[in-house]
Amino acid sequence: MSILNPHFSKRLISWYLDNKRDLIWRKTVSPYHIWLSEIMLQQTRVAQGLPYYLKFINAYPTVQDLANSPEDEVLKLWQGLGYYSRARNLHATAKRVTEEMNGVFPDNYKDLLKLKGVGEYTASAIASICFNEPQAVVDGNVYRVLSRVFGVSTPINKGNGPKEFKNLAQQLIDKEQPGTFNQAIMEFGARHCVPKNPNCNSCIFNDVCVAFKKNEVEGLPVKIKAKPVKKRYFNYLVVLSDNENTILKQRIGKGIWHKLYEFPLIETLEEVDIETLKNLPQFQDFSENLDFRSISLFNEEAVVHKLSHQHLYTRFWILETAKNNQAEIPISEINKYAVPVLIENFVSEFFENY
DNA sequence: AATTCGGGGCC
DNA sequence: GGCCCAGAATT
Repeated sequence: MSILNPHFSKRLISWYLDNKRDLIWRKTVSPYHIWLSEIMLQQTRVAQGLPYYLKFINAYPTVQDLANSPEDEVLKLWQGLGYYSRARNLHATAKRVTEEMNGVFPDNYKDLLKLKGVGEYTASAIASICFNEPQAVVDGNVYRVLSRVFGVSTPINKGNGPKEFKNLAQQLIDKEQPGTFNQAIMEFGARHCVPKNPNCNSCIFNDVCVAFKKNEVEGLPVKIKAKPVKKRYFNYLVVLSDNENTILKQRIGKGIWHKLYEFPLIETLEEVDIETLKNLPQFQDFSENLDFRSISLFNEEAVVHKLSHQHLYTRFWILETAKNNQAEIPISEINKYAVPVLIENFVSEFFENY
């Protein structure tokens, strides 16, 4: 028989109190700060999210400060953290809380769930940590801990899997201290019950862990493999005019990097040489409004920018012109715009000594 | 119910 | 190169 309440919770929280990291958002139960930290940490490691959290609470001490900031500024501060819909939803929710809720966040799971960018996990985290509502969180850590300790081999990303784990977590949660329980199980997964080579010999659950007894720790949790990544071929047109201007365009519509900025882009089905590029209708449309005197390839070897579901084979083409007639911005002001890391890397390399 | 949203760290 | 990360929105 598996370990049951209250033993699971007591052991877990005892471990947590001895081993928890001293994270800055653990010093508050302010819904604004907990909400901000939870959004930032979605699919993001603490080490990666922490500097952004510090930047944001410095720039926006209150939800009103965040709401009153232009969206472009929020995206610029978010630049490099990825999943940019989080930043757009963050800003939209800050405006809604400020303008429609008198600056006060909802104080329960059901109403928190209605906020943009707040799903079951985040609503549970805020409700439990800030308002002591016993709603169990289920994140990547929780899947791993529960699948191993209780020997659950249901795939975590298919069919009934998420609901099954939520139900188990909900049975286990300590209703007297739900926020502490939720943080404890996540911390345990992040620090001890890690994906690769966990130290089961020193584990507080090794006397009851089903996976450990059956030597199945490495195989849990079960996760259905993702589809192979798609390859895409990007050709960026980097315009350099004699008065040191260039062109940036904001990405619109669906797809990656929505509302971020980049150089004019021509996507092709495969890598293209200069003659092929020049003959593309998109290029001819572009050059109709730009009398460039030279074009050269910056990187013969494509930069491969790897995202979760696609690999971007990217080459940068440098176009020199006396004057460009399109919407132009000074090269010195590129860094005011929120750009993808792919663009940021190029800019810092190419313009380093410009 | 499956797919698509980033980027970085680890092995 | 593959996997994972304090998941949510969209299709």
